[in-house]
Amino acid sequence: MQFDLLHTDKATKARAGLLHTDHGTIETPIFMPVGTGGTVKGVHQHELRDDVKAQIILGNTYHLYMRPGIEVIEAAGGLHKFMNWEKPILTDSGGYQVYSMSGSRKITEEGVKFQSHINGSYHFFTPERAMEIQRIIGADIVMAFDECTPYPCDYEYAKRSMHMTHRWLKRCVSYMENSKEKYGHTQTLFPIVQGSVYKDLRTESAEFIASVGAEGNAIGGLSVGEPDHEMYEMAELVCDILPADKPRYLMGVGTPVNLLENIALGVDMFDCVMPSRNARHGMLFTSHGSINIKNEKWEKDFSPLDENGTAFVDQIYSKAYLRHLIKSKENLGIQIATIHNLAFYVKLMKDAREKIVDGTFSEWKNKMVVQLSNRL
RNA sequence: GUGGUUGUAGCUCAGCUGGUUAGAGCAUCGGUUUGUGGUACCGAGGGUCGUGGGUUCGAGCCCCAUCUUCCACC
Repeated sequence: MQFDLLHTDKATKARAGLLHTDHGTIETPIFMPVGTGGTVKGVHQHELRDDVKAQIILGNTYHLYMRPGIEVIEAAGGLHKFMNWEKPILTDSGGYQVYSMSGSRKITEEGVKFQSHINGSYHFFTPERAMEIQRIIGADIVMAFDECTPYPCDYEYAKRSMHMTHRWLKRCVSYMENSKEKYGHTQTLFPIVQGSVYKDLRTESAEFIASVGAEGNAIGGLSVGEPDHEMYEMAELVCDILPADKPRYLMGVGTPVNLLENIALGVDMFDCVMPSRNARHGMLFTSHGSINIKNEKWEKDFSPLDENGTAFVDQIYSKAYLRHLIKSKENLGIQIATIHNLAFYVKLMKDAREKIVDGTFSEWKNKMVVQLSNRL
């Protein structure tokens, strides 16, 4: 995998680059739609490619391991073939699921014992096991197995957890070095910076991660409930330490405003469930602000979903029609809303990239942040 | 016509032998959602208990009348 850094903004730390993988080249900054269980909920792969214009999507180790089961993915010849997606895939390691489904789990140096959310059965993930599963899934980018600390998190816990994540990283790296790709394409490991919201821990973690010399680096443990200013502070601090010639991936972020602010701090890659999950709940993101399509005010608004939108759904369906579909819990409503939101996020990144390249990112960003914060 | 049955929120219904501000589900209205368990979660508005009398300290509940729903029989 290779990263070409093409432009760095003069007024901010924003960057435009190209990330080359065996399944295609990704233009950064990039937003990666989340497709947890081998599907971006409610959207065809066909629409994902041609309408959303996704260049890379996420899969999830934990969920695919639970369903359909890793032997099915292996028999299918990997996730790309199984779900018929030829572009790049990134898989999260399951570290976040250990955090988000923390009801029943036990974390030790060796790994994590946890209970299935489906049938309660017990399972044990180690860094090695998480890598082995991701080898079988066949993602182009595989994430290190880490512990995502909650917010708030006391200093001592954050420190201990971070050091364990660092030790786990070494085990991930060595497993990857001693195992082969199963399907003939390159799989690149991204390590993850932790350290909660503590500057010294984040600094230590970023320096450690940078020393590993990976082809790309991730920032984890943010967007877990901390105020935006703390997220930005940590992201900036970490970006300044991580190598400039490698892509930086801020995991789990965020709102459209979060994306623009973090791009300005030097982040290149994002993923978030917000556009897809919120679409299912009737919240749409547009260039003029967010709207709750379920609100009564849209009942007889027959204007297009988003007159500035680039997805076909934006022009051919009205707000009133989508409101009707979402309120009626029709599948088509979820499909239309999800395509819209994902296309909006992807387009926002494309616009940001153009502004970075032509040198007008800073002014454009400031204007957009105001617009995007509106509630319509 | 006679006997029985029914009437409580927009809809479908709970309300035990009469006892605080009459509840639920759905619907309506609003909000939340950040490396996706959950088309989910949280909250709000909405009822002169068919109507009119009566008994009682107190009636959605008991009594009378009347209207209404459905059923059976003539």
